[in-house]
Amino acid sequence: MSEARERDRAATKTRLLQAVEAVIAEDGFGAIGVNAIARRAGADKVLIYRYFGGLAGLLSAYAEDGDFWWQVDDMLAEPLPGPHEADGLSRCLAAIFARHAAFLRAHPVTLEVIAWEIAERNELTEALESVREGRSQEMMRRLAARFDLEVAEFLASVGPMFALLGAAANYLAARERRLKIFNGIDLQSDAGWRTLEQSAARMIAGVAGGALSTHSTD
Amino acid sequence: MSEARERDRAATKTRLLQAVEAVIAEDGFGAIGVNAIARRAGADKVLIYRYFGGLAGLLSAYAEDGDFWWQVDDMLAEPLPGPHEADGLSRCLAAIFARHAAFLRAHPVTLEVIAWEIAERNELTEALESVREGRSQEMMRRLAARFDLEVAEFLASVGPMFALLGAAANYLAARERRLKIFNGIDLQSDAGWRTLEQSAARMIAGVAGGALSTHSTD
DNA sequence: GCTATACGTCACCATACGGTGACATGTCAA
DNA sequence: TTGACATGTCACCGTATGGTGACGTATAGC
Repeated sequence: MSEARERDRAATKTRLLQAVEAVIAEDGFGAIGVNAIARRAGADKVLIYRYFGGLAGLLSAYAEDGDFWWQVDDMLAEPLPGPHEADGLSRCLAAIFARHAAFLRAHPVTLEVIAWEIAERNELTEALESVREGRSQEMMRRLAARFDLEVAEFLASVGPMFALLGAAANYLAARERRLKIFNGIDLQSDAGWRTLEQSAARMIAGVAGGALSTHSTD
Repeated sequence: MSEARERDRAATKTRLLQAVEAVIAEDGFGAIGVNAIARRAGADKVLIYRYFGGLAGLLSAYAEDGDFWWQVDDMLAEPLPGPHEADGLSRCLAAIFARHAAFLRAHPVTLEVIAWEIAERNELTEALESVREGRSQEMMRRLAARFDLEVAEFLASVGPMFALLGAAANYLAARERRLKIFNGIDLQSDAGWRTLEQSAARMIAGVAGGALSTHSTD
């Protein structure tokens, strides 16, 4: 006779939050819903309404304590090519692209959320979007400082490039879940991704070798 | 009293196929289903099963006569920088990227399907994937011929670059539906896209100015 | 004219969803 | 001890979905 579960609000809330993660990880964002989450948590769905005000509130809460996105420190962690090395800037940018791609491929829940963002806007996807936008901007500012370049100018040239390469990585990593070949590249193999990283590195070098590395006005 | 609709199988099939398009265009791929389509077509849903064997068959049929993707001829239409102009190859590749992006932004149903591909695999998305893969490969082969470059070598260097830039365009165009800013770029403005195209052009030029334009071994 | 078939309509099923009201029971304060 | 509140359980509602069987009725072939 259903064994009267322990009366512990905090623990139940935690179970619900963990259930969000579990459902996303195992069945994808399409499976998210009060019924599925409550079932997974072994709790009654009415508690989602009582404790979080509904599914939206639960997703918001999940978004707040989850870390779906890389930390700036991790992306800029040493060893990383610096301003005093040959082609330091372009090699540094290429390394960051590779780290970005590696992060995505290692975080399936993040990939699910990225896929979700494209299909729909909700509390979770909005939260991730704003976190990511903030981290990206901060990372670029710190990169500009690292290479002693003027921020506005750096943003103007590197920003669009990172937008393109970041978008490409997001797309390809999300598609890797279900698609093997994209434009002749094997997305589901490390070799395919190495090819992409090398190509990105060459494109970056072409730009950084030009306008960027000149230290411009100074 | 429900006015006994004309008995015309072919016309009904057409109405159902058009309803697929209408539902995708107006409510997105998430709204696709036998009920929604039948409702939109003004037909009974049982006819979807009778005439197409189910939703999957209907989507397959829709995929066959729909043209979701650009034609190679359109992407290579003149005027397009050629082998006898300065920086012909890199300007040509940049122009193709711009055309690709413009196509996407002008075809909302294609964007819906692209978004759909990321979330799910079905008859429709598989059909588009194979069409696109074929067209991309053919376009690259024809580009190699246009610039008198060896195909294998051309594919090895341009393929990954197009994979990255194409993926970026797909992602950003799909996100433009619901997201305004990505990495500081305004996706919902033509100015934002011009910025992206210029950045892509610079990255392409950096690569094409190196290994590519040397005509390599000949 | 008669009959078989094709076409379309309708009613219905089981299932799942989001959401709510009522109730039992444990805990803590007066 | 009594009463208020918090926690959890359960039954239920309306709605929507995918899917099927039964029923008309117009058309075509004999």
